[in-house]
Amino acid sequence: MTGTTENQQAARRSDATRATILAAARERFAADGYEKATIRAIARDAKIDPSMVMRYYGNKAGLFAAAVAIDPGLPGLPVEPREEIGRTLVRHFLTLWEENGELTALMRVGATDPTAAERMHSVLRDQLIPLARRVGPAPEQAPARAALCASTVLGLALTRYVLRFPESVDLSPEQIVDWLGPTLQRYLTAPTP
Amino acid sequence: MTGTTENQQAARRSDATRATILAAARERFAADGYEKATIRAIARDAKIDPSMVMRYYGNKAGLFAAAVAIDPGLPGLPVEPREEIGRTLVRHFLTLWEENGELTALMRVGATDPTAAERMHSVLRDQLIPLARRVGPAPEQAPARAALCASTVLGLALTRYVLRFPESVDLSPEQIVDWLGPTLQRYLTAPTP
DNA sequence: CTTGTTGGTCAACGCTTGTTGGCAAACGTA
DNA sequence: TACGTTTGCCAACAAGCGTTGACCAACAAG
Repeated sequence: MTGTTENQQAARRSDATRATILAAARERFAADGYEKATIRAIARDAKIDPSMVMRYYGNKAGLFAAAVAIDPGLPGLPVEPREEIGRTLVRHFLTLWEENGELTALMRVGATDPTAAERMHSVLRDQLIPLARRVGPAPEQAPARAALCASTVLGLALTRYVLRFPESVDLSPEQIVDWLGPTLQRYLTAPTP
Repeated sequence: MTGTTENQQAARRSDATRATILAAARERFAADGYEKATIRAIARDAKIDPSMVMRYYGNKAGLFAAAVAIDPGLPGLPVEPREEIGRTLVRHFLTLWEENGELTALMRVGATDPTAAERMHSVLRDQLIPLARRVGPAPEQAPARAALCASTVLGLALTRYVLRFPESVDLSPEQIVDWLGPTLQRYLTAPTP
């Protein structure tokens, strides 16, 4: 035992610095994308030396990986009532996005970096498609239906949080749920058009 | 008169080189985004010296601007029959995207560059909103309705052409029109939910 | 007090980038 | 033939990048 924390891993004196770096990294990545968010700029924001970033996160790729680690947690989502699943999903993603700036970072970087793109794809593959399989009419259509849902949600995120079109930013959360909810509902549960 | 072309501007010997540069630039920008698409790499693709790019396009920003000059041409779109406007729009954008690789470039760069983002916004502002005003029920709702359409179309473009999710790439054009058509139709013409 | 470990700074490295200016060949015109 | 313009290549510049290793201060354990 070392002191302040009572189990698992000792609390190190550098944890505060680590957290500061990570916070600065998330902001910079979200604002500028991968290339323009330089280690030097992140270090300047965190008020430490660039070499500390290397010591704690190995290299720039490692820092980015640590900065965008996030789980959308779709499996834990209540699937009932089934005729509300569309609205439930929209609400879920909306709060997820409003709370975590790292999602914007992931999206900005994913536009050019295959690794980040694959990270986004894994959410579709491991969480959205299984969900579509559970609530949809024909299991073999689940990939297509889930892909349509992904494009809907990511499209809103793109115009609202990345490109920041004023007309999209001005939409209220209720408006978004009211408009996109039925769309997802149809993509997931409606018979093939 | 100088020869081969009979009016307006003389055909210069360098026009071929200019075009080669532009083609290479479009490919690189679409594939790699702004920062990773270096002038040196573009010049290598075009098999000329990097300094030529500067001479003909001023600087990197000028080259990009020239590479992504494009007009979606929404004003010329037939708006009748009104109950088909959704499907018409989807079909229009789909062919536009399949034919012009520079749209992918614009999107990749827009994720991090405000100038490119504004270029995309101008399409929403100058073309989509007026169209929504013409076909929609309440003119003051046109911005919101058009923004939803933009997010729908750009969402598909993102997952299909930028991130290249297999489940989105595998959708056939007919499937896309059948699923997204009714969505846009509702966003544009349905009463407020 | 001594010793080993941790947290942090500093200066430099090798490399790539956008950009510039000088020079040589090809060309059109007279 | 001679001459100005166009087209192109070459070599170099300054700046910025990620990354490294030497070095110092603070701390904890014996």
